[in-house]
Amino acid sequence: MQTVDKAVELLGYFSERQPEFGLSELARTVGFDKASTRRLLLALIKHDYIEQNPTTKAYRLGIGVLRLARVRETSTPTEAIVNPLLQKLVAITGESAHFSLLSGGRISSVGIVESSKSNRISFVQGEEGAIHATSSGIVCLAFSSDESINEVLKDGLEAFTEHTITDARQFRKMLQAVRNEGYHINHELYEKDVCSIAAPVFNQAMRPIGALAVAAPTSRFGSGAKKQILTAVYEAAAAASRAFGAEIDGSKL
Amino acid sequence: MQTVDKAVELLGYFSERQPEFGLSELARTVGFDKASTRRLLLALIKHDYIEQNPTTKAYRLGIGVLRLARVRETSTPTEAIVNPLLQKLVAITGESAHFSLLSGGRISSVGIVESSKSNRISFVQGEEGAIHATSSGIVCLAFSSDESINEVLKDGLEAFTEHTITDARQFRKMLQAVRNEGYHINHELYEKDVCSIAAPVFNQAMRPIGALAVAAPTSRFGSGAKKQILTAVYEAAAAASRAFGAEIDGSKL
DNA sequence: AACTAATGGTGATAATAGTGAACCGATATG
DNA sequence: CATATCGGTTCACTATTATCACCATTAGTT
Repeated sequence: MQTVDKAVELLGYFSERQPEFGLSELARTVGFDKASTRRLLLALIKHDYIEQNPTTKAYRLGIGVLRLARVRETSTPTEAIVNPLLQKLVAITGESAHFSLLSGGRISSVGIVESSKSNRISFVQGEEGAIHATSSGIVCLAFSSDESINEVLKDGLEAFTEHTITDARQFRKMLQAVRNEGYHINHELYEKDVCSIAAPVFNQAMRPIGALAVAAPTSRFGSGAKKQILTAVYEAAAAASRAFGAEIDGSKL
Repeated sequence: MQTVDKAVELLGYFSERQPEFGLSELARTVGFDKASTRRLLLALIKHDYIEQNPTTKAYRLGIGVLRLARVRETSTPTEAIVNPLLQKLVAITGESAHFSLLSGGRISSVGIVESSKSNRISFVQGEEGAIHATSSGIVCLAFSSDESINEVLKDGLEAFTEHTITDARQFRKMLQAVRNEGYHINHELYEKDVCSIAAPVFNQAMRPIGALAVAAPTSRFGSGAKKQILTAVYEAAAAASRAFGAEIDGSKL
């Protein structure tokens, strides 16, 4: 089923940042041969999971994916579970909250509720973040398999700010801490003046499917606010996990 | 890439009506060997497009599909295009309107705006309809390839009401009429006392990706209402097609 | 309790599939 | 007008996948 792996890996490369690819471009980024890439694309096009712009020849995700999402959402609602939790997080903390999915070694936010404050952290729907520098990515990774962790490490840890952890040993140590504590507090690892707290959301199989997080400007991230956010995020994530069928023991806090 | 075809075909069997499958059950319905089915599922699970309920062992669509839909929706909005048109249709006609997707030989509604009248036609999000008996299915099929048409015909045309067209020749004739006129008026072909009018929505490649439709009880489906609905649906569908990049000539009406 | 018929899942060989370098025509870019 | 890209295709070479028989387990029946 390695062919399926490849097809599915292909789909994973389409993102908010790059929703369209030329054939050669896609083959290059994915690392497959042009001929193979084309064949995979044709197979996906046949089923409407990819479509091609007839004028630019560029490939992008097709309408088929909408049907899948609808079916999934109708049978096992995710937005319906997550959105109220996000609303509540914003109400309690006054800061922007978001839900990110871990899928195919990528982390991308799929639910966002923004703070009403004028100086707030804004996210873009579907935007991907560096898995090793965002609190959402870090908590997911901490509870993922060793392979997933090695996968991230092998490409090196890109520095986004002066605080980004780029040393593999130090990074593993941090993951261990996250595993023990069940959350992560991010102090400007990804972006200057942005702090965030995230806790993992598990599914029925106790795999981390994503994370709930609240982000705030550093200026509003005092120890009092931090505690409040931490408690709120942790409880929301536990509630989400329970809603997804995971069996979460009492608070670790 | 026949393996990819199979994997993708598998995904197509998950629906609103049946969102979960046991292994044997799925292998039977799809027509693959149990071992093959399992391997395909494993490949899809690896990438989060399928997940398994650890207690019941049942397979269902995974969270991965949500990411794809988000990416697609952010880069090439569909809901954002279709919803206002549906709202407008309801405002003009006073009846329920919906947008259905044609994907993998199935027709399923992905956008619904209901009439405010108490006696209205209600749809379920993601529900599939018979492609040969719903106006949405018929208009899509009319502009689809011969293979698609033959695919539908080869399984026979199930009768849902006394008006359902079950004769293949008669059905082809109807499709030809739809091709000429650009719409279809459905008089209780699918459900007693329910009439509807649908027009196809095309994408940039001029393939029918779905249909916009308005449905009403037969009692409110007089010739005056019919004309009004037809015009509104036809124009809305043309607008949608244009928004998707299709080049639609002036009104055929 | 023994029997039957499902279920989910697996492993080894027979049968079939996918891969990729080279190539084509077309369109830019210098 | 030479070079380099693009999207797309071909065919000799090579890998993968299908199938069937089988196992362990569960549920219902006699």
